[in-house]
Amino acid sequence: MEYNFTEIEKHSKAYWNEHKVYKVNNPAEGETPKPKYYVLDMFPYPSGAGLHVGHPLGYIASDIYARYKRLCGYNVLHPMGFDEFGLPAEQYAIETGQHPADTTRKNTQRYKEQLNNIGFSFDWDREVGTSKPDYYKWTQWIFLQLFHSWYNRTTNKAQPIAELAAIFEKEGNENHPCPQGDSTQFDSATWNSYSEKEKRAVLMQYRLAYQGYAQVWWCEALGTVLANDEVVNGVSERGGHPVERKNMRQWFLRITEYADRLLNSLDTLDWSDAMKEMQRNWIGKSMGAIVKFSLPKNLPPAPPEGGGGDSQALVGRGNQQQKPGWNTADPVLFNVIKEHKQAQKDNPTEAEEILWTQLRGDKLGIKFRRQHIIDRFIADFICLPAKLIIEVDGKIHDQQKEQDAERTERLEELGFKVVRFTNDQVIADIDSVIEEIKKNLTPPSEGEADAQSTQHNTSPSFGGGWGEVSVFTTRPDTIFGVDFIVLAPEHELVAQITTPEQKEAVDTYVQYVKGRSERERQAEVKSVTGCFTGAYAIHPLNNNLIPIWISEYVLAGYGTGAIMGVPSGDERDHRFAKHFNIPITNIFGDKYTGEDAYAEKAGTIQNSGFISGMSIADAANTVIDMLEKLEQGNRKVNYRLRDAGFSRQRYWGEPFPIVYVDDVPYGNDEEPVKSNPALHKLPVELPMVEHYKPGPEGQGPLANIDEWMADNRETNTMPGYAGSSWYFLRYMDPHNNNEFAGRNATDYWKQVDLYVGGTEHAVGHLLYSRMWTKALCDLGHIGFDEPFKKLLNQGMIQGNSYFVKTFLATDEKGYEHNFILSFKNTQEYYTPKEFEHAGVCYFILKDDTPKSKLHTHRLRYAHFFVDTKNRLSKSNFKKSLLIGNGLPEDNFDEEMKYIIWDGKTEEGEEYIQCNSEVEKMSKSKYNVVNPDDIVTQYGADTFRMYEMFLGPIEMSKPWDTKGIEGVHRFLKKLWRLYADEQNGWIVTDDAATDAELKVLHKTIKKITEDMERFSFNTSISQFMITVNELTTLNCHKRAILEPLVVLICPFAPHLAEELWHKLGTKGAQRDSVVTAVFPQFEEKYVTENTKNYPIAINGKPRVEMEFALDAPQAAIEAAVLANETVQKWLEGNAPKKFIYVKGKMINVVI
RNA sequence: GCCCUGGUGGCGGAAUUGGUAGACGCGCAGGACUUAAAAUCCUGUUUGCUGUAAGGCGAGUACGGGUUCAAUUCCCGUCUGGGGCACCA
Repeated sequence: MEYNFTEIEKHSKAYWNEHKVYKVNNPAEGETPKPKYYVLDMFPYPSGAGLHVGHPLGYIASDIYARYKRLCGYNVLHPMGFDEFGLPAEQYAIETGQHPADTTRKNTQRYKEQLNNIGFSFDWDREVGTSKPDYYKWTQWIFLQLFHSWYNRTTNKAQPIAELAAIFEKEGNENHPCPQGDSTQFDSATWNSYSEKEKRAVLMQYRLAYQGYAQVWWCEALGTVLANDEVVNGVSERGGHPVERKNMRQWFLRITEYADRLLNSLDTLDWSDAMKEMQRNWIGKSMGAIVKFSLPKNLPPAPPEGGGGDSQALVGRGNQQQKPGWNTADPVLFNVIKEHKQAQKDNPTEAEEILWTQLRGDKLGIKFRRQHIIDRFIADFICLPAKLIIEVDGKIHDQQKEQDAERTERLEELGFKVVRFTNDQVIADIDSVIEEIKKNLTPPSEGEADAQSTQHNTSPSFGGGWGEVSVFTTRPDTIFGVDFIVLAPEHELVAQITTPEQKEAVDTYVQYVKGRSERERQAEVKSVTGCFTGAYAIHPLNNNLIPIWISEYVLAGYGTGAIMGVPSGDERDHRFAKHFNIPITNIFGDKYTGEDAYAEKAGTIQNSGFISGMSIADAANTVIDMLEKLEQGNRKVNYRLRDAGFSRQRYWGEPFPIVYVDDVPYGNDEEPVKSNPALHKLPVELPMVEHYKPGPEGQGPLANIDEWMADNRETNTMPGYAGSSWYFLRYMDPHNNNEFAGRNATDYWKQVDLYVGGTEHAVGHLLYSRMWTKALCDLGHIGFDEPFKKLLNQGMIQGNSYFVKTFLATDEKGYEHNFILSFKNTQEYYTPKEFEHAGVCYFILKDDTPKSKLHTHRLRYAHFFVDTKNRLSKSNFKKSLLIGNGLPEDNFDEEMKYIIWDGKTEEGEEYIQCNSEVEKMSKSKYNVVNPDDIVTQYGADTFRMYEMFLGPIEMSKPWDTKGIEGVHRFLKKLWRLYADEQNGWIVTDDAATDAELKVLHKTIKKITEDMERFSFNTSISQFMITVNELTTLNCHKRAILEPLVVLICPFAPHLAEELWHKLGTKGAQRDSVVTAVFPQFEEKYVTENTKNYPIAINGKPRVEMEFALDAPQAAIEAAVLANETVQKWLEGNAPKKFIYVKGKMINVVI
């Protein structure tokens, strides 16, 4: 009776199926629930290529753990399903005309078969498939919940949008500014005056799933929009096609509102640091400040030719020299006045307060400031863009009419219009005062946001409007080191501020940037380009003139699309200043050498007005406080994270449950759509289409369906990550027709306790799932807000790719043949020696053969074996060598080149030398190892154990079929403890000896510990040791071997099941080993009372001595020192020190 | 460039809290059984020197320093593989 794995695995699988041993039940009502454990794998996308040996690595690990937890008494949920929507199936459909649903069904079927071969404990009754209508019905439903919600920053959670509308009715949006930029403000009266369409346009800017116009990655070749993480190095991740920016109306998820929560709750998760760090980087929180630089209405005269080169006179630092007549404040008096100014601002009169409430926050559609210094005066209120000053005079001004007149005159000289009101006027009749002010305002510039526009925040929102430029900085402490301002070339201010003299140069530069593909821009990241606009801005703290440049190194999409250039403190700015000869202000004293920027955040700030001498942290805070007082800036947190694009112009995805009425999108569960039963229904089923080509104007294929268009349905579909963002919830209650998952089920199973998958989803799937979970939690649909408690990342199993070199040559008859190059020793090239028509043996090159004629061919892994020296030899390689020729995958078999090698080479040489490389397994590299083949040859148990034995689960490692023999031998050896060829079943009921029990319990201890830290490779080592020891002890006792079956069951379930039943008492049926109880470790079997101590001299082990563990140290010391070897080393001297670590070792220092 | 991870025999890897470095397996070499092969079993296998041998002495966990009775493990510096991000202000 030898180990016949084929039969055994057939039996065990049949038993599992028949008895449905992997069925998992939710607790019934009234039942006291068992403790639960949820083990989940990242479900696969069923591609046409099938599974290779790399895929199951994580599944095996999770299966082992799931089985272990079950043996420990948990109710374990361990489901599997398929992520079925996605681009590859659609691409395949376009190429072959087959419906994606058909190919998906076929692929899924094949995946299931392959998975079942390996013997996983999945409960297939809970299988989900994201493309099944009864699944995506709930994907659509969740989308609607997001669509009907907004993020309340006060309560810090998602709430129904209806609640927001109610708030607007009462108080406008003062307390809930628009998350897409703070430009739009309205009060309740204004809100109530809006039409339905206008209201919905405003609400759209708050929804968690919203529509906006945005620059998105458009891939012409694929005819679709791609997500940020689907674009790699400027080309599409799949196919490597070029991509470009395009403005389209798109759906988005407002994941940015969750940025802080996504960041903070990372701390509560048991994920690897690398994984958390990736998410942190992706969210990219940076704390800093917005700084506003005013733009003077009357621009200073353009400096002479040479751009900023001559700007030194204007921006000279030390003496603060300035040209008269344009600035808002007298530089000499500034510091004196500003104290008064602040005092006045802090203590406004009643009238000032009243007026300010009417002017603040762009209420008149244009920005006003109060207590702003102009020349040597403090204007009560000022609108810089309109050059309008409003003065509110108290009684006191009656006595100083003269001064007032002089003041007015001076201000008018500077180009301001001055309007005066008395306190009484303002208090008595504010409305007419406002009317009067309005009359005096020159019309504001265009570019003001209006309520209709749905500006998405990936396009730059340049706060503050006209009259100033806002920059974001994380280093407000360096503000006195600002030597220039740089705008992104796409910045909307560029056109307005560019001087006539610079217009041509700027236009040329902007065109140049536009014409550069993303790829080019990334390729030469370090090159410095840019152009001076001719314009200057006013430094908010010292009123210096700062030249404004544009450059592509400033990104439109981040911050405000503008930066303050501090060359002494930032490398990029330094490069820029050097390149364009912009004078550099040193604010770091000796730390800045002039050679490189001093970018470290240590030391004190120098040469910086009132913050000189402060530490960087203090300076930053002081500057921000000052800017806030002056209303020239504010503290600001910025995130790199952008809202997630949620539209795809594709067919094979979830249709949106959205219908347009008068071009306004409505959820199909709200009026006026709801009343139409045909449109109201969920799911919105994916209709059949005639072809999968994009619709008109870049729309999805759904736009080609007349009926679909007639119903005014949304033509986009959802992206691949929609279905995978919540599938872990559906497993909990997969057949629920009334809810995505019942609250009973989600309250019981809660979070996934262990999630196993690759690192490639670090910022995509894992981030979106977290957001969906948080949103569903906020809205009260589930009771937890993080989906995956512990994350285990399995490494990749790589393939060995082998190459041979061939040479295409023509024979005497004019036929072309591929010749294999034969290398003897090193790469010597010879002339052809032998030739055979059918293909060839080998071909040896002359020295002068052009290298371009050499071809490198990948060898098809499955068809040969090489030895350790990468030699393909005659004995392990029969007749034909199949060589892939870099042909497209699907044509591979037809056009494959056969090269026949008969083993004849130069004298004595019996092999072909191959080159090899370790790389990712993929069909196109011909290095794929199919698990089915391994299972056929060695059995699933061997396969499972070998994958685990390769090394730590999270490490990547190359597949090496040779090593599998060792694990297979081990299982055979294990089997021989139970049965052998001569005697058949040999298990006895004899009592176990102490030595045998010790082996068992040592094993239990080790396996339990290893299991808890997912160290499966060392578990298997332990099993090998155990079996070796039991073999040596000639142990065939049930008392030892039965617990051993349970121990190894998670790893080798087929074998364990078979042995378990054979061990059962004759005739009596017993339950599956899957439901057995994990053996308990008992200390008493392994306790030793002596220890064989290594005795080290000066740390070097020299000899071993055995002592009782409870022996007193003095006795041990005496015995050790008396030892012959120790005596020899002591050379008669007394030891300096004697170190005794109980149970560990002894060290004698001499 | 920044962040995260690694670097141990011919190979995959082990050493869990600072305590006998190289467990376990592969490969390789030699041997047993066999007409032969497969299968199975046994022995050896980090390295240098030394010894007939048992053994002895030394070096050694990428490299150079340090802390310690004791370092693969902790600290500092350098080199290097892998992964992620990348003009993010």
